[in-house]
Amino acid sequence: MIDQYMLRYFLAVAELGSFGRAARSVSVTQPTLSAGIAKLERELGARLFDRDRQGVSLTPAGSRFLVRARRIAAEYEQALSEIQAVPEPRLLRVGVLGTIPTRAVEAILERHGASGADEVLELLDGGERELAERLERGRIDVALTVIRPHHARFHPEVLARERYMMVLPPEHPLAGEAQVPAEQLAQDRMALRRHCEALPEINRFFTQRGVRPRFVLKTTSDARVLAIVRAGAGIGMMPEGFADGTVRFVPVRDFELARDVGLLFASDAQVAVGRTSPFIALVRAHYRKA
Amino acid sequence: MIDQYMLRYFLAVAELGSFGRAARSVSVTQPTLSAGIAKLERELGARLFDRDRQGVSLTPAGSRFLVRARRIAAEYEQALSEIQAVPEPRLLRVGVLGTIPTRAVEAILERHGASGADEVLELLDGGERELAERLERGRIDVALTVIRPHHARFHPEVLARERYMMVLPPEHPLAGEAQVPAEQLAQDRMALRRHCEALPEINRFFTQRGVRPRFVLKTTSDARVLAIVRAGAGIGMMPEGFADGTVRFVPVRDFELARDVGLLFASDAQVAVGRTSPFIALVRAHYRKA
DNA sequence: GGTCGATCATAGACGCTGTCTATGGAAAGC
DNA sequence: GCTTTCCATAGACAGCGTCTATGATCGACC
Repeated sequence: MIDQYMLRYFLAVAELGSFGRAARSVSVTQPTLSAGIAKLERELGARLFDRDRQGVSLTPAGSRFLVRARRIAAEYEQALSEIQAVPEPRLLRVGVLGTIPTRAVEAILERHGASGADEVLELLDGGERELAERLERGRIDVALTVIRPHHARFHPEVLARERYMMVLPPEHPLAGEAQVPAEQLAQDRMALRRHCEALPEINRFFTQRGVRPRFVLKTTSDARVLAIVRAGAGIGMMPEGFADGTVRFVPVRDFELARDVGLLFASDAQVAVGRTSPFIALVRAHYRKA
Repeated sequence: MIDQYMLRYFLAVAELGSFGRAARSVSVTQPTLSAGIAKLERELGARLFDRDRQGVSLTPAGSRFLVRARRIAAEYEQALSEIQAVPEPRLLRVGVLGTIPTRAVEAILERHGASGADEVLELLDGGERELAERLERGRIDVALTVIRPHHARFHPEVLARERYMMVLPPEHPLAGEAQVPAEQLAQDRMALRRHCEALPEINRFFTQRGVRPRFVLKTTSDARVLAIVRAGAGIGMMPEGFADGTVRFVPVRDFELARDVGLLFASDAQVAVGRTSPFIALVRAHYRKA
């Protein structure tokens, strides 16, 4: 069985001349890609690449196979675009992760309305698992959410990497720092976002450093967290995407956790739709700017 | 992701006009095939078949896709045959299941030698698991063994279905019957093949009928079982492939257990080799005759 | 010449998904 | 009616593609 993923890996390596770079370009780890190429070579019964230092190069057999592989990939593309010749009435069902800043969604929707596109939207809020399930069942066409490794089947498109940062009121003594050590936050009281996907890791990080902050609020409302911080009643921990100028976002030293925000598509067909949808274009534009 | 298996299912349904028949032709169950087509239709965002009574038929979108699907399948074929243009020195490493009758292997090897083919063979005996593992690692090219559902990845090719039958000496009172009920064998003494892959099921069958035969021999040698039977010292239970004219093979009533004997290939490449190898041609011929 | 960095291969664990068996529902035939 | 013949659905299992962690090998650089 020569599965599609092997062709993808092969084309990437042939183009980039390196297993590592190819792995990054197809969003898998290097061992995964090595295994994929190894399996392809076993299936074909021929070595496709010469592994030298300073880059891998195609063997003669590899060159011949490259021609075929390109053609197969092209046929897949054509089959897809051909069958979606009639794009149907433009209804796009969009799942939006609850922890995507409301402000961002609002701004995109506003522009979408102003653009006068005849695209009808159905928006649906939900958690990570809920959105994945609805994508799976074809109940939504696309989701704006956090991208995880096991989302590979949904044709993930990462739009932005958002670090988790400390949220401080502008008048906080550390608000001007480039970064703050966890220990200096022991006195502050925290607004705790109970719905945060990174909550367990954040807790672990602080307890490992012996810091056990008191909380002033437990909530599932991001707006309320920002309100508390603005009022100077506490501090918070949020993805930088929530930055809005009224509060200060400061990285915590040695805390590298981030989330990848992006699009997931229900199917190949929806990926194709995504290339023409005005709404999705606006989503991309929003994150390119930010 | 439009994986290869979906294309295989689609082409089968398009050709045969029925999910059930298509499922049989690609060796999966009907629900599996239904799920595959459903997924393909989701991925493409279009219905490919109209499900009516008296047969399914292609939708317009399905017809268009059929053209592409055929082309992709053809490209796969060409890529494979092209890369194996140079077949290398003809060394074929063959794994043979221990419970394949020695007589059969012997006959095939004899004919192979007589044919004067310049194909060098390496034979290796082993159990089911051992052979599968060696195929997996590419240590053997092909295996003649029992085919199981989970061997799908080895491109299985079933050559014969062998029922398990009672082996009786020609002078046994039941040797002439078309079939014998288990209960009438309670008095006989059995030669028990300890290496038999079906031993647990055979035991279960007899004990469920309250028959608990005494054994006269426990062995891992099929030749010795046949010797015991020939000598009239006991009876045995073996796949019908062992029939050789010196003993009688009689089906046991209500005992339907059978094994599928056939070929497994290490990879796509070896399937291609299998199309030209004289040895494999002889194996196929042997089972077609029998 | 050791140490570091870069690159591809290997080992073990995890979890998605394609497969199975068992069952449901709906149309056609007797 | 009852049976037969389709395809669809539900739940369970297991294979394999993926990950992290580690090893092996070579070149570069004081």
